[in-house]
Formats: sequence, C-alpha cells, structure tokens
Amino acid sequence: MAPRTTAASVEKRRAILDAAVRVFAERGFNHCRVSDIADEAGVAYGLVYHYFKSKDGILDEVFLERWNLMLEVIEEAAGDEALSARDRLAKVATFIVESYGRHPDVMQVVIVEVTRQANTFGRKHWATIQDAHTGLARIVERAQGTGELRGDIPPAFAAIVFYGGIEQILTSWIFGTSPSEPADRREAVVQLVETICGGLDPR
Amino acid sequence: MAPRTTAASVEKRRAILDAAVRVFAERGFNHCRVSDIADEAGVAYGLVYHYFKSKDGILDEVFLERWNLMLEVIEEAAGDEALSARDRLAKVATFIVESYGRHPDVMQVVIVEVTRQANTFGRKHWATIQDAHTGLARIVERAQGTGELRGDIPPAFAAIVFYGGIEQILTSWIFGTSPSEPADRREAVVQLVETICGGLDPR
DNA sequence: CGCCCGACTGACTGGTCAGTCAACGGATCG
DNA sequence: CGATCCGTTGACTGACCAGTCAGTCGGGCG
Repeated sequence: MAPRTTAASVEKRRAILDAAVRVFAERGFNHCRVSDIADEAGVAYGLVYHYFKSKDGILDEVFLERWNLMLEVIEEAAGDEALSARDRLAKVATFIVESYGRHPDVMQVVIVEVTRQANTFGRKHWATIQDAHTGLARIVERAQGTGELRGDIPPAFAAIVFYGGIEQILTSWIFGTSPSEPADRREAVVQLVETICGGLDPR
Repeated sequence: MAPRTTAASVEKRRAILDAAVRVFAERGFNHCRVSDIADEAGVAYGLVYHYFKSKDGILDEVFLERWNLMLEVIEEAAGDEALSARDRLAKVATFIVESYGRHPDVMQVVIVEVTRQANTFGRKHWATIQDAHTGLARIVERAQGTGELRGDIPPAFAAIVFYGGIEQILTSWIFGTSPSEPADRREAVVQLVETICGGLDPR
C-alpha cells in the first residue's frame, strides 16, 4: 500500500501506524473505530485508507514489523557460537522483555490482538508465530547435542514452555501492573532462565 | 437469567450454551452472530434472549463454569497433604489438559476468547484469572517452606511461568494439531512438570 | 503562469447484527 | 371450559461502522 516515498509521507504513514497501536492497545482491535485511529493521528478519516488497505492490514503490519525483529534476534542468538545455551535463551527473553519496556503498547497489541486470536489473526499468522518456536527449539536442540542441556525433553516442547512463560509474564504485566524499573525487567529474565534451565527443585 | 427450573427448560438452556461453545470455537466470539448460536441449537433467535441476558453474558457463563471447576481442583491439590509438590502441580496440569481432551471447544473458548482479551473479557475476569495464579503460587510457596522446592524463585513468578507453559501447550494444540491419544496428553503433563521442576540443565 | 499529480478531506452508503417485542400455542389449574 | 402462565417464535428496528469517492488543496515543473 505504501504509495509515496517522500520523507513527509513516510512520516505521516508512521504517525498513523503509531496512532493505531495506541488505539488498539487502549480499546482493543475489535472495539475501536477506524475514525478513532484517524482522530488519534490528527488526520482525516480517508487518509488512513490512502496509506493502508484495510483496518486488518494495519494490524498485520504492526504485528509483522515487531515479530520479524524478534525472529532476527532468535536467529542471531541461535547462530552466535560464543554464547552458552542459557545466554542464548536470555538474549531472546531480554529482547522480548525490553521490547515491552520500550513499547508496551506494541507488545500488548502483538500478544493480545494477534498471537492469541485463534480464529482470525492468530490463524492467519500462525506460520510466522511458529517460526519463533522453531528457532527456540533449534537453540535447545543444539545444546542437547553438546550435552549442555538434558536430552530427554523434546526441544519443540521446551521451546513452547519457554515462550509460554515469557508470554504469560508479559500478560500479567499487561493486565496488572508493569514493572516500573528496568532492573525489574532484567530480574524477570534472569529468573525465567533460571526456572527453565535450573528448575524449581532444590539445588 | 435462568428463569425456569423445569427439567425441560434446564435442558434447553444447556443446549443453547453448548451450541454457543461450538459456534464461538469455530467462528470466534467476535465473528459469529447470535443467530448462528440459535441455528446451531435448533432454536428460535429470540429464545436465546429468554435464557441469557446478552451475547457477552453467554461467554461469561461459559468461562466461569469451566474456570470455577479449575479453581476447585487447584484448591483441592493445594490442600491435599498426602501429595508431593510435583504431584500437586501434575494434578492441576492434568485437569487442564484433560479438560482439553474432553472439551477442546470449551477450552479454546476459555483461553482464546476470554483469558487473553486484555481490553474486554480478560480485563473483566482478571481477578478470577488471578485466583488461579494465586492458588498455584501457594502450592509453590508451601513446598519452598518444607524445602521441597528451592526458595530463591518468587512463588508468584513460578506460578505464572507454570501456568504460561500449560496455556502455550494448549494454544499450540488449538492452532496446530491436537494430540489424538490420551497417552500423548499424559506425556505432556509429565514433561511439563519435569521441565519446570527438574529444569533443562543436565541431571 | 497554468497544468498536473498526489496528498488530503469527510460526507455518505451499504451492509451487518444485537437486542426487542407482539403474538402464538399448549399445558395446567380452578 | 375459560383463564393464566410461560416457553417459544422470528420479523423488525436502531445503531454502528468499514470502506468509498467526488472533490479540494498546494507544490513542483514545463
């Protein structure tokens, strides 16, 4: 859809996208109007359709933009030979948690409006969502190969539990209260990795 | 709303509720019509409103009915002195996983349509959802007191990761393919408890 | 200067759908 | 047998809203 390439028009488009994120986060995708987005962006209703194909298309773009960044980080973490398995997992968790720290609205929209909508957006983007699981599973699988992690838990299973843990932590922040300090977020990453790798059993 | 107490009217009400679950699961709450529910139940449109206050009210009831069962199981597991911490967690996980095995539609609706809808139903039922986290946290906390689990992971945090793990497993079943055999579900519970308690580190 | 083109506007349309309501019928009771 | 009650019906209404479109505005270019 992106028509022009003028600096100004790129900015306008961005402004609409950012406004959409705020509106989706506050009212939810299904309970907001396209006119809300236009108002929030300080732009005429019709302009939204100048830059985007549809309301759905805006959400798709918000999701993909963020998710692709995450997939890159997973890829990078998986390929970095210098890192231990724990550090790789921590790197991924840190990216997600810091994404929330910097752009809580974006992460709320990604998780709440896309990731869990089994019948609409979730189904549509399921393959992309799975890419993240696959990447995490590869990290686990390799570490099992070197004996760095135990071999009797299926990597795909471990990946799902790990990702589920992060997502639930973010969900509790979204629904309840977010950690105000960056240190609290870092602490969450450490505890998550420690829980998943070290386990809850006494040391 | 439940008006009558005739056996027949109780059954009718139940039929509508069951039909709603099927329709919500197939089309999603936001993309189905009340007339779909009526059709699925083989009942006139208006009758739905004889038994229920609103479309939202139907979803509320589907959620609460199931969630309250789960809260009872958590309560029961937490109070059962004969059980180890691992067995308590396994008991809760088994209930959830078996709920999915027996009523996949209900669980899909509960998780996808309620639990993650931060702006609508999720927000409304947040306190009830948290009750589950609190119950799980109490199981962990007690076990930490007896030295059965390590004391340096906050119980509330462990509870969220544990629940998140289960939810993500169910989500992958909902979006992808469900385990066809009961044995596969039992296996998932064992692996989940083993991952969370034992950890991924080599034994 | 005058033309063109793309950014921008917002009233309007077409369709959808939750919830209402007036009326029906059959069971039960006095 | 008539009265009453209530489960049942489905056409209808009012509101809402995504997406369209005819047209304005302004800047750059020939």
